[in-house]
Amino acid sequence: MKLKAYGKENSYPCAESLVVVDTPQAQGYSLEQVKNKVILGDALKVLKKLPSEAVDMVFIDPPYFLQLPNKTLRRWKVKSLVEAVQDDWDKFSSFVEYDTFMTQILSEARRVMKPNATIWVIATYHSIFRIGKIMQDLGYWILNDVIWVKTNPMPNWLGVRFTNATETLIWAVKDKKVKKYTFNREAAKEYGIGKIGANVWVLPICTGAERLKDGRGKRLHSTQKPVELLRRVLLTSTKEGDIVLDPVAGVGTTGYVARCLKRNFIMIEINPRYVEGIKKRFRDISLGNVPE
Amino acid sequence: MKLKAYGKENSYPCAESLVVVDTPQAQGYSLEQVKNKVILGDALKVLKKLPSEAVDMVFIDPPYFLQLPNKTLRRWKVKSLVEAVQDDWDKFSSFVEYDTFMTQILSEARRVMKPNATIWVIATYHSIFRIGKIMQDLGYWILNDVIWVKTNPMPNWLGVRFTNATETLIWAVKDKKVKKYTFNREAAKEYGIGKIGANVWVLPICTGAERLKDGRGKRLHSTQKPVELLRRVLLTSTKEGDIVLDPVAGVGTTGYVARCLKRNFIMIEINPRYVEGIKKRFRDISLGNVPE
DNA sequence: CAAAGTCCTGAATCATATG
DNA sequence: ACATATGATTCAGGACTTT
Repeated sequence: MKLKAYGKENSYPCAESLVVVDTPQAQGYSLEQVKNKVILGDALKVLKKLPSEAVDMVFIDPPYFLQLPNKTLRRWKVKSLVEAVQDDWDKFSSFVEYDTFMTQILSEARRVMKPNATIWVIATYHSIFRIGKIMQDLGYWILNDVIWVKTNPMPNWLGVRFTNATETLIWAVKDKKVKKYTFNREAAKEYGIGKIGANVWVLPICTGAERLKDGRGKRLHSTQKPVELLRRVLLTSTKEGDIVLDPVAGVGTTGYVARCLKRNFIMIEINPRYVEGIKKRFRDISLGNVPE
Repeated sequence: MKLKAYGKENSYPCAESLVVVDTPQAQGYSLEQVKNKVILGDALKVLKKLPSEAVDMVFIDPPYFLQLPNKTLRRWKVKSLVEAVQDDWDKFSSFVEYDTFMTQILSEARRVMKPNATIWVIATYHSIFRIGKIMQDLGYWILNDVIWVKTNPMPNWLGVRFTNATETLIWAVKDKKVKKYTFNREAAKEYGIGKIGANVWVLPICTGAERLKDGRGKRLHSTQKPVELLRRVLLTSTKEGDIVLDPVAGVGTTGYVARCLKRNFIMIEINPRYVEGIKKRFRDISLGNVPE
C-alpha cells in the first residue's frame, strides 16, 4: 500500500455527511445524490434505484458461500480456536438461492455500468465458477481472470488437500463488442509477475493496523480486503475522476482507496457497524492518516 | 520433467498392441480389455461402455471453447446431441452445446470413478467457470483449484488486457462425503510455491523436443500439456498401480507419464493422428527414451 | 533502544470413531 | 442423518514480551 495523502483541499464530503440512508419511500437516486456517498441499505434494492449507464467501474466482493461446518476447529498446543467465517451474510440454503442472488446483483450492476465500463468480481473456488458462468450467461465478456496469490494464507494443517493460497478475480466488460475500456498497461506490468503484465498478483492478506477492529479489539469484518489489492484494481482499470461502484462495500476498502486515488465512488452497505467502520476510515483520511 | 526410465521389464503392452479400436458393435468393455490401452473412438460413446467404479483418478483436458465462430466444438459434433433449439442467439446456443457436452462427459466420468477417486479438469477462463459450475451441480465436491502459472506464456500482449499466464485445474471428489482419497502431501509441498503445499504451480509450457511434431515439422497437437504438469498431478493424487483415465487424451501425455510412473492408464482419443503420436511416445519408452 | 523470543491469527468447504 | 468425543496439525507475518 503506497497511497499518498491528497490533503483536504478537495470536494469529497466529510465523514459525517458520507452516509445516505435508503428508505422504502426513496423512488430513485440521481448520480449527484449518491456520488461519494455510502448508501445504508440492501444491495439489490438500492442498485435498482441507481440510474442506468452511470458508473465507470464496478467492484463486487460478494459472499463466497463457504459452506463451512458449524463445529469449531480447535488448535492443538495453542488454546485458541479458529474463528471461521460464520457471518449470516454468507449463509445460503442452496446453490439455487446463491445463484439467484448473484444473478440479480450482476444483472443490475450491468445496467448501471456505462457502455465501456468494466467490472471486477472476486471469490474463491467455493463460488467463483458459478459467478463466472452467470456472468457469461448474462452477456458479460470476460477479459481476464486475475489470480491473487496470498503470501500468508491459512495453511492446511491436516495435509488433506493443497493449501488454498489464492483468490480469483474476474475482470469483464458488458459485452463482447466493448473495445474502449480503461486499461493502464504500465500499472499492469508493474504489478503482475515477470514484467509481462501477467494476470498474477502476489500480495499478503489484510492484517495488522490496516485491519479494522471493533470495540473489543476483535476484527470488525471477517473478510476485509487489503488496500493494496484495491489499489491495483483501481490503478489498472480506472482513471482519475472515474466513478466506481461497490454494492457490497463491507468496511469500504473500495471507496477508501478510490478516495485516496482521486476516484469517485458509490458504496452500498446494509450493516450499520460496517458503515461506522467506513466513517472512521474517512475521518482518518481527513486527519491525514492514510496508508503510506 | 524428472522421469526415470523403468526399463522394459514390465507388463505394459508394446506400442503396437496399445490401441483398441472402438466399434458400434462393441457393447461394453471389461477393465482388463482397456487397461493400459488407448481406445480409438468418441469420448462419450466409449465412456458409456466402461464399467462403473473402475478407476482411481480421472484427468480431463477438454476442448477450450475459445468462442471462435465456426470453430467451436466442430471436432466433437455435439450439435447432434442437442438438436435444434439453438437458432436464437449464437453465443447462447454455443454455450448450450458446450454445457451439454461437458455435462455428459463429467457425468459419465463420475460413474466410472471409484468411490474415493479424484478428478482433475484443466481449462482457461474461457470455459473453466462453466465447467466448475457443472461439476458442483453434478455433486462433485471441489477440493482445490490449482493455478498453473506459465513461465513462458503466449506473448499475447496487446496492452488491452493482462497477459493470460495461467490455466486453472479443478481437483474434486465425487461427493462431499468422500474422505479417504489419495493426497501426497510431501509431493504437494515440493511443487507448490512456498513451504505450505500451496495450490500454485509455476512451470513452463510444453516446448522443444518434448513437443510432438507431425510429418511436416508442425506441432501435432495445439495444446499439448507438459510432462511436468502431469507428473505433479499424478504424484500428488495417485499411488503406484492406480488406474488413471483420460477420456480426451490428445497426444497422450497422461498415459505416457502414468506409464513412466508405474501407474496404469485408460485413454480415449478419436483422432488417429494423435493416436499415432501416442504410439510413437510409447515406442520411445521401449527404447529407453524417457524424459529425464 | 535493539535484538531475540513468544503469541496470535488468517474467506478452511481440513479427521475419525462412536452413539 | 446428526451430535459428541478424541486426536493430530501449520506457516507467514505482525504484535507483543522479554532479555
